[in-house]
Amino acid sequence: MTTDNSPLYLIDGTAYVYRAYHSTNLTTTLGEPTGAVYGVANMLNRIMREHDPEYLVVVFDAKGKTFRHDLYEEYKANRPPMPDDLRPQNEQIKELVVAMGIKSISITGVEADDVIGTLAVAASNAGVATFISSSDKDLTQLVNERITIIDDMRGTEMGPTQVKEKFGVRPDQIIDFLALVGDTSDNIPGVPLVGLKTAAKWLTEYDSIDRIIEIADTLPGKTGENFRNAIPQLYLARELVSLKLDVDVGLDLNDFRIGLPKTDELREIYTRLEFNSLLRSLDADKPQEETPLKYSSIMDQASLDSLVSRIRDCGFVAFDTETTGLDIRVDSLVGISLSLKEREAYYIPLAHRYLGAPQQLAQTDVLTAIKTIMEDRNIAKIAHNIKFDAGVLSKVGIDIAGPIYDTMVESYVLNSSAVPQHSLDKLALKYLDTTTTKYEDIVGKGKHQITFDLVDIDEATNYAAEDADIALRLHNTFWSRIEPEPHLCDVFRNIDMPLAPVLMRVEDNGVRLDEGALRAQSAELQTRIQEIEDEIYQRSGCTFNLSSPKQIREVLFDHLGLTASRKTSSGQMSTSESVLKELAEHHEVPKLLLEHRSLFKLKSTYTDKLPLLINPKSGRVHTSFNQAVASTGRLSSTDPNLQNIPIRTAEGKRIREAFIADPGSNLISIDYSQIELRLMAHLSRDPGLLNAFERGEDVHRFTASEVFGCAVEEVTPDQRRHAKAINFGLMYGMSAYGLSQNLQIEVGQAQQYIDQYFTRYPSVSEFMENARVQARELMYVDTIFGRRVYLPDIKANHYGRRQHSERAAINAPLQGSAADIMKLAMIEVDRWLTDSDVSARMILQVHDELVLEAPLDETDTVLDNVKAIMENAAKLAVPLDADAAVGANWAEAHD
DNA sequence: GCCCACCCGTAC
DNA sequence: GACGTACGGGTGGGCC
Repeated sequence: MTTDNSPLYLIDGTAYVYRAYHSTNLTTTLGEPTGAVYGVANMLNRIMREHDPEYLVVVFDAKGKTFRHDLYEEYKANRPPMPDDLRPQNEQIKELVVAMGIKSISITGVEADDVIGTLAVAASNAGVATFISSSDKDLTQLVNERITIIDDMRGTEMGPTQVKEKFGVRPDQIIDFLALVGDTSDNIPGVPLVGLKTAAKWLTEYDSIDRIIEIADTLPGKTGENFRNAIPQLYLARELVSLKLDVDVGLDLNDFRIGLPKTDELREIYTRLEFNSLLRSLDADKPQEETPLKYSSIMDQASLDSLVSRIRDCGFVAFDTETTGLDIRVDSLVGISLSLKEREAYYIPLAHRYLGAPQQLAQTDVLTAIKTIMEDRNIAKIAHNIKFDAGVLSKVGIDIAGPIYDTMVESYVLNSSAVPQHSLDKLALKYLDTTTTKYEDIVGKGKHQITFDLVDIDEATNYAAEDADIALRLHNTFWSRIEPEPHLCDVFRNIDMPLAPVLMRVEDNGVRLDEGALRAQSAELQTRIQEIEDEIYQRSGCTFNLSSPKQIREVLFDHLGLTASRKTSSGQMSTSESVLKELAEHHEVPKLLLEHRSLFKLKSTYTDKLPLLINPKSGRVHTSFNQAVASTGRLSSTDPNLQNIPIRTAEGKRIREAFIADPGSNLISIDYSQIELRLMAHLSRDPGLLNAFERGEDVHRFTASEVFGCAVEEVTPDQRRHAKAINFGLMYGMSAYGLSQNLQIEVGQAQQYIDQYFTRYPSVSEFMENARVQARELMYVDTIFGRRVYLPDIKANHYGRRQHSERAAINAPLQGSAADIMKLAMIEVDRWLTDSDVSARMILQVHDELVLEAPLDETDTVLDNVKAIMENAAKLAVPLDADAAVGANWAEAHD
């Protein structure tokens, strides 16, 4: 049959697909499921690699019923339908197989197994060795000297001997064996109480079902009785498990000769599905023809001048700065790298000062040249995390002008929920398939770490030039994806990119701290913490580490015999605040622990820590706002995080008192009132909610009157508190259980609240459902300005992950739109501060609050203007309202 | 000594 | 499992 003696490989395609689907959970950046395709690609590659077959065919099940359904109505009746995230992958798998040069077949009315059986027997009869790749035990009935079943994932092979070993029967007995045992997955009943063991025993003894039937009356016990009763069905079962070996395939075995892979098509598929590793292996097969990298250092004036003029002609430049460290206020500039063509970049060393370092260009000459480039409005600037580089340059008197493109921000706008991070290294790997040199590889780490000015210039050149080159290549990739999407383009151009220089200035302004007050508070806290600690030891009769949940567990639950009401996610007894609060009613120790916890937290996180972060030069604290972390579009703040400074407790407020204005200045705090609830009114257009805001009502009070059915004036404080919890909870997608926990009420009661709420605000309910539906349809939700938040888990099989995504689908448009509005306001405030004559400065952003520092005589005008800018930052279906307060410190400026 | 998961608590 | 988005301190275990 075949023209040579090469074996034939038969692949159970449907089994491959399901196996791949269940073992590989993968999606594209845009959230399309691709795990099954990826898995099948790998499985096929593996078989090609390990067996190098000449003849191979992939057999898929065809759609619709088979002859077995006609024989037996219940056949496979309990099979679940194909999962939703698998269905769209089938076409891609077919496409993939074709591109790999592999023949595939599927024939209606029979199963893949029947086709495989027919082909295997035909080949075997023609003397061709056949290997079947499948884990379906039905196929073992085909095994003979020339037909072997292989399981590539497990690396096992099954010939007649292995079948006998595994099942205890010969391959030709497998049909009877399966009929006796039955098959739950195919819904074939078998003989009750007869399993693998009994079936094998009987068949060994009597050889076949026919023989067993002859001696059926002598079979002892319950199994014997069951067998006698099952005899009528056994004929059917045998028919169902028997493979049909005369399927009309209509193809010669020669048709299964593997063709050459169609690399262009494969490349297109792998690119589209983002199979980077497969793309790489595709390229590895062929010698690379990429242009070599051209990285060089600029050591003389002529080269510098020529580079500058080339950049000017070009109209854009990608650049990166190298410094002695990450703190722009402390560390200094060491060198600058520039690129204007992919794979070509230059490094200008400025301050490498190791022993034997070559003569470098004079700093002033370099900076003068760089300044003409950077301050040229006609030259676009591309950099990764440009906020940092612009900050570094501003310290040496260079103020970047002209269009800016930050590859970190581009990546974030394209997909804010990108799984790893938006670091240059990660992005280079993900989008360019390039492994970059790590900073650590150059400067070392730990105590062996050196600063960049001590790095050899040649080494520094390779590293720094690469960063500029990668930034340029990433920008080209990203921009081609952003530009065609008008909304993403808007978000980038109007919100996120113009915000970067604003944040740079806010960070640079910093905030003044009353160091003495913080140190004094630390000391007071220490005294009280010590007292509590002693008392806890005394009352519990032992000493232990109060910061260790593990040891607290031992003391409370083992030693003192208390019981926790909740467990942590890993199954441990929880010692969380809510648990301790319950226990505090029965015992002093948990009560003391609560106080200890809160004071210890304040001290370790804030009063001890903040003074250490005061910059000696400015005497102020300069946080770092990260623009590419929060998936919703919010900013985050680190080193220190100034977005979680305490405010709720009295002791916490004291910390805010240490955030002070310069003498002769005020702090002005302006915050949006209920911005997320207003956005919920806007997005849902719910008449009740719109009405509440239009009338300027206290929205929680208003909700309480609706939910509890009383007049607005009659709402009790408790009712208002409950309504507030409902309002907030709903925006987070909270369940009745969550609300009941929060308010310490029965779940039924909480459910009633929620039901009543949705009766009063039906459009809110619709808004939430719409968010879930959109997420499922598009894999993302968006903000009022079109910022996208992808939710790759929205169709996950894992219940918890899916639920989490559904809650995020509700919350992200609210939180994200609020973030957009605040960002627009900040850009506008920054513009006003620059354009007007005031010397006031923006110093903090805490999601819905802006803090400014203004000379006393500017206070009123700054307050009025900033408030107006914030309230007009967006036009919604309800008014935006901002509250303002003024004081010498942040606590005062907050009521 | 470094790194990381876990637990917990602070903010909006 | 149960409320969305963050950051970070402390513990404790693994690894070098």
